[in-house]
Amino acid sequence: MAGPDSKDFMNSQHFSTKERILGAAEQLFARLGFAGASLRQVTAAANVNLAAVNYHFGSKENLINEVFRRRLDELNAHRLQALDEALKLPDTGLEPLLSAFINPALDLSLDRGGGGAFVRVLARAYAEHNDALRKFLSDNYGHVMKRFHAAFAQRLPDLDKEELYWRLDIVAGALTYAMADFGVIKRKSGVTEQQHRERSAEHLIRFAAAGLRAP
Amino acid sequence: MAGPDSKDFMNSQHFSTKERILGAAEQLFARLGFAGASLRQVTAAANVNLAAVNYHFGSKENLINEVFRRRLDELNAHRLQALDEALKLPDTGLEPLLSAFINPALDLSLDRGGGGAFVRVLARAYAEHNDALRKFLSDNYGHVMKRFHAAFAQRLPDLDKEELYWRLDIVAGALTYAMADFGVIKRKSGVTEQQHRERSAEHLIRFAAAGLRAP
DNA sequence: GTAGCATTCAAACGCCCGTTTTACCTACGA
DNA sequence: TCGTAGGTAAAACGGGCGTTTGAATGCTAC
Repeated sequence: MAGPDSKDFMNSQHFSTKERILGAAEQLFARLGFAGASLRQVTAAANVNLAAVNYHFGSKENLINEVFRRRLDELNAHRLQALDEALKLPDTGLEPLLSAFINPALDLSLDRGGGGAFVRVLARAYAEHNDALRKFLSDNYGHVMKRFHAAFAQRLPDLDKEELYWRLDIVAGALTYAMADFGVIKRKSGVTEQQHRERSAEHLIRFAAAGLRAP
Repeated sequence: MAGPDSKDFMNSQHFSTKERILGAAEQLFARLGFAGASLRQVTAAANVNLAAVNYHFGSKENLINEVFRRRLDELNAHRLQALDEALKLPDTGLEPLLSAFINPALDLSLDRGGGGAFVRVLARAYAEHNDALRKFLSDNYGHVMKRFHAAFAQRLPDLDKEELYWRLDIVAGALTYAMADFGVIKRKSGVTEQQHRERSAEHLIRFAAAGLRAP
């Protein structure tokens, strides 16, 4: 009756125990939260022994960190690459910078294979304000936000440093939340995935630019 | 050494058991999440017996609902009142509608007495996508969003119904997240609380209007 | 004062949690 | 062929969870 759907598909022998745990954890953290999803649920969904989490990751907290690392390494690399290219162009305002930040995440949220779940996990992390997690993210990816911060600061010279800092934080939070919902919303028929992605990005960029340029 | 600070203050005899539980639950749900905060933590913070939660509220899930009801009854009444006044004026665009939605929440997030914590609880609820909670909110406060939806639809006639629906959802989510952070951010010295509130509202309204007007 | 009800309390219920332990596989290089 | 290391397995650890119980209290109305 039920063929292997996309959720169970990766619980097969084609993926290592570590990969299956990470995939199942991502799905369940997105759905139930970090505190709400138990290791017993994760290991059952991954078709793996309960002790495997502590064997491969040491602890639940570290598993959470690795769920982030797996996606953020690539995501932030794409962001920095896009930022570099945006900075090569003549100064054309905030929009190219926002594109560099948003488009890699939107690609992730719309692709197959769990990226959509991860974007929802990210949205949860923002809402959580979890200290340990924030430290991990700051330690590992703080330099990315620093690069973006510097680029925005250069294009918004009248905004003082502190003001810019929390505006970027709010913009990042709002965008993260919005992208988490884009993954859930199905696009209208007659619109290709590519068109949907481009329109979504446009909306978000206008949205964010207006917030940042507020006097 | 430690006088009664604002957190412990309401754990006194001046408040009923129910009120103390609601206050403590709000604080802890904001900090630790619904799954992360236990009834033992809540009752200890409220200086109340563990069994009091189930006696007065029946279950943890119902306690969560009542935490929302206590604030949302008043918040949404203020929103509808502000909406009615905005609709009396000649059509002046989206901004007055957004004001009617944002200002009551911003008042709550900046006031004393736990309102700030509640706005963070709201942000968590948005990120959670919890079905039971969404049903409760939709059952009890769906009519408010319907009123706003109708008002926005009238001012955005070129936007189709479905598109408007999820734009409003995203805007509400982004604003909720942003307001949760406003409560945390301390205003700069030399700026009165009133000024801070008005500037925050302005930024958010521009932000949201741009998102809604996107072509 | 006492009956009756609402509330509070300490204790226990069964269950699930993250983690650890210990034994058992199963390769692969010596 | 054997020894060993890396991985998996089942079971148990102590502890915290939401909820229930039944007795002890406080309070109001007669």
